[in-house]
Amino acid sequence: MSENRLQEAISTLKASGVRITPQRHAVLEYLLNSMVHPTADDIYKALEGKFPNMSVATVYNNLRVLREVGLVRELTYGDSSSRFDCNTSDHYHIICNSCGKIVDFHYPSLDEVEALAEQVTGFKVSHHRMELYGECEECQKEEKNKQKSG
Amino acid sequence: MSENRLQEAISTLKASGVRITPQRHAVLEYLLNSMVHPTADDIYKALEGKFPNMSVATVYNNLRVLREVGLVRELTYGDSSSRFDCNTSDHYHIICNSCGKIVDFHYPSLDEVEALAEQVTGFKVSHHRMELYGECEECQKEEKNKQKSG
DNA sequence: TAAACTATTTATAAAGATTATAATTTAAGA
DNA sequence: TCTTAAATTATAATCTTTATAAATAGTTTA
Repeated sequence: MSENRLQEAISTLKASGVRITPQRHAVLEYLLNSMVHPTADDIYKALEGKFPNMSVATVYNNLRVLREVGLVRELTYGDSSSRFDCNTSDHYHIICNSCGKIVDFHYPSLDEVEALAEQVTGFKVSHHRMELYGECEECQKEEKNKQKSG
Repeated sequence: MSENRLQEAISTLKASGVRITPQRHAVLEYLLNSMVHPTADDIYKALEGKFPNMSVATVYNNLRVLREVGLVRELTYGDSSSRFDCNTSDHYHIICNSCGKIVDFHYPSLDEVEALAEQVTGFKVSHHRMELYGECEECQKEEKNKQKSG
């Protein structure tokens, strides 16, 4: 089925000088055939039949490698702490890639996106969430100063 | 300054039958005066001067109570695992509130939102991320079946 | 094909965020 | 003031992810 994508992915890995181990091959193949955006633990459990001695660390290592090569995207939910916000009105957040600062940002509600999503996916949408990422003014200034002095 | 908001919030708590303890009062006050969307640990550290014996659990308990009453929103980043996705093209995700299933969803890039955000906040935006939440078709059906049989 | 080099895997422990438990304390109404 | 249920504290446990060091195994080169 996705044999082509698998071969392409392996070529990409080889071109990046990444070794093709059986475990790595299996993680990649599993991800390519999966439609459900599995967690690291999902993958670990799915492969433990074939690789009874495989360590969780191996799954994480391979996911990191695949991400670095650009073959896999990570949807982070578990890499930092929850944030708490007293502003309970609808708004979005813009987050600085450098210093982590979170700033509120208002924009008219994207009802249109919700409506289209309902049509396409059959979901009954309750709400949505959006975060913008970038570099805040302060960090931009610091960046410029570094370039000057450096 | 935000003395009014504090009094309002306390009224809301009392109306919900929630006790006003010194620790709870402090957490609430800190959140109302904070503009940076603090983590639970931020709050814990900020209050340990005033309450040297306070437990982290107290902070978490109070944040949960404040959330349940609707005074606080939680931006979850740390409540579940990362998800991994082989589809590295731009797309959004729609997530089922009941079963947790994640489905890809395509929509024209929201360049307009990014442009406005740059103007308003001064950030240099690199990318954005959006998730829609709702109930998938399967879970909607199950819900209907329950209502019939129940 | 064998040897060598180094990336990868494994096993284990550690870190960090959050929740659970049980005993003690305390807010708020009678 | 007394009472009672709720809240707090201290502690341990859970869960995800990362770090470390020793063992293993891909890949290149002779």
